[in-house]
Amino acid sequence: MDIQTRLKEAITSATGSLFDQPVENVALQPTKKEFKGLYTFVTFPLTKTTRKPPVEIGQAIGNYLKENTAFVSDFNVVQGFLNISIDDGVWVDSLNGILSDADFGRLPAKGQTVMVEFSSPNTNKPLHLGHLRNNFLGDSITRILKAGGYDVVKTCLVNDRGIHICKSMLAYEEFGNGETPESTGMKGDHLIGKYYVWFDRAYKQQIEELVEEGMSEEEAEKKAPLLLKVQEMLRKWEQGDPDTVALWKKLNQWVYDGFNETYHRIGVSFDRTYYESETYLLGKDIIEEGLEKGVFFRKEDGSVWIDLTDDGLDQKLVLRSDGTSVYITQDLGTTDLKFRDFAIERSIWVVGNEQNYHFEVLFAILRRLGRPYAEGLYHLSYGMVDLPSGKMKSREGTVVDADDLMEEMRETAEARTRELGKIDDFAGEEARHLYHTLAMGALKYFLLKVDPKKRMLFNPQESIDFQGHTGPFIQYTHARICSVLRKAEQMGLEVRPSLKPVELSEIEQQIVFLLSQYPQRIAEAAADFAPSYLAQFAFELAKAYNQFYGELSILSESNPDRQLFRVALSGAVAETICKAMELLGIEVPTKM
RNA sequence: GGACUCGUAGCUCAAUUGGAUAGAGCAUCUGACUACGGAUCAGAAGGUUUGGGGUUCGAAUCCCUACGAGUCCGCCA
Repeated sequence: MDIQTRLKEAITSATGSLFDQPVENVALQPTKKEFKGLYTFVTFPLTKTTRKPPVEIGQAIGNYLKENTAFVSDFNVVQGFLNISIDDGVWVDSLNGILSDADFGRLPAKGQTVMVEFSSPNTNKPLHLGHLRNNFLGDSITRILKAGGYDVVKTCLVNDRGIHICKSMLAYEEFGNGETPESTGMKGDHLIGKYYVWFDRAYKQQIEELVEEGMSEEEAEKKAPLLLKVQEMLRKWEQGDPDTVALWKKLNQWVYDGFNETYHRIGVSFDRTYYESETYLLGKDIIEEGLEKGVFFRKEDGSVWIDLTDDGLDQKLVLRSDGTSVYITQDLGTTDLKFRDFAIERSIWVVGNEQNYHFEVLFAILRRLGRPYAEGLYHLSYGMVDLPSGKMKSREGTVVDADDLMEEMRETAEARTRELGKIDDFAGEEARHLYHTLAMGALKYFLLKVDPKKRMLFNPQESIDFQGHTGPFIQYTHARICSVLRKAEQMGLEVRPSLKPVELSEIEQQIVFLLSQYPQRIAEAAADFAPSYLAQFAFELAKAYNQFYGELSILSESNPDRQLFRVALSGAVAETICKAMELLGIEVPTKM
């Protein structure tokens, strides 16, 4: 049993025997730096029931703990705060325990399977910075859930059809001149993105012309020849016209080839990919079901609605008057499909917060339809990524392209590394891999360290910073520890879980304390779907280690037991940094 | 018009979910011994947590209000 649990139980029995009112769910917090101790118990809440002043309660519990347990070495009370110090021997034992558990941090299996849908791109343009936040979050949360004891199914729903896809197709037909990714040397997704932009530009120009001829803007938007053409193309696609379908397949394949390259680069993969072209007709049977159950109602024009005003929402259309489905109809069908395809208990969508309302409605409908899985649905809603210049707008060309950005990061990593000249012995391939590792570490960490729910600012200058609260800082700490461990090995010092009790300095206690918190952090991150907790944890750990490294000698420590402890502590920190960063999808080098 | 989210050091973010004198990084300034990796460390400075009111032992956190920023409310996806 870990220290924290033992301490909580001891406090429960202390309050039980002292005040006859055992506190069941003891809440402990880490002691603030300026006070002595590592765990703090707040006694204010007990003043009412015990009718004693907070300081007296703290003193009483402190004394009880010191006398009745073997692991509380000291305590102090400041106002209503009982600060507890733990015996050094317990910390050494704790480190022994951590070292002997190869799976340290991995929580017991929950026997529950969770599906996570993320990435879900449109096949009409390349990925941008916003997609990267989505992909990194989705990828990281699946890793965290796995570490948290869940089985996970990663899925991606590709938006591969619809009017917006036809826009690039039409532009390609009109202006493409038979270009291909090979003939232009462009990545397929970028090539198609170019045509999407072309369409938009030409369409706007047509509107302008029509307006000049005296048409209202609203009408011009609907009557522009290009729009009529693209609508015609969508009709043909839906009717299965062979030429249209062939063009669609060819262009989409180019995009997929481009996406796969990017996915490979960012280290993201899926267990199952759904294509909207295969799922967009789903959900209509659910409309029938809902009408029969009285959950939906039909209006005079034939359209079908649901009234969600009781849930604080609006009336919502679920089927058009012409009998075709809308976005939410598809999602109803697709959600059913997911639960048919996989034996899952929960399903999570990683989707931006502009769709909060959509998901509220979706979940409310499924609850009313009585779906047994309805309580297990969750929208992992994340905030938008802003630029110093303001919002990213694809229409206005102010988006940051994912591939361009990664290339810049790679160049920065290479330049910085060469400047420092620490890896001159690396072979070409090895060096290239390191640049990639550092670039992705910087980028992923930058996007994951912020609470997913909050909108964030992407400052290009800060993102290529490799110092301070950054991925490369943590990677550096790991590489530095590895260097120490290599030397330790040469000296015949091994990291082994058979450490003898030694007196510890504060920073050493602090580090073991942090390490011992790791499993709990994973549990919290999994519960809140928050990779940022682990990003924060890895940083705290790296920072503490660097402080330790600066204050104390490791290899030149004269006391052999202490020397061995410090080597082992270093080993455990390196291992835990590596694991925590892995949960963010970030690799850590052994040399950099 | 209606619903929701957010506002913390010059900048970017934390704050264990209501706990102590609100913490980190960047930027600025000062310092680090022939020592295990200086992409590091130690220190200084920086705050009326947007303003105002309330709830209580205790509020950045909960409630009300004003101001400011954003998102959604399509027979679009």
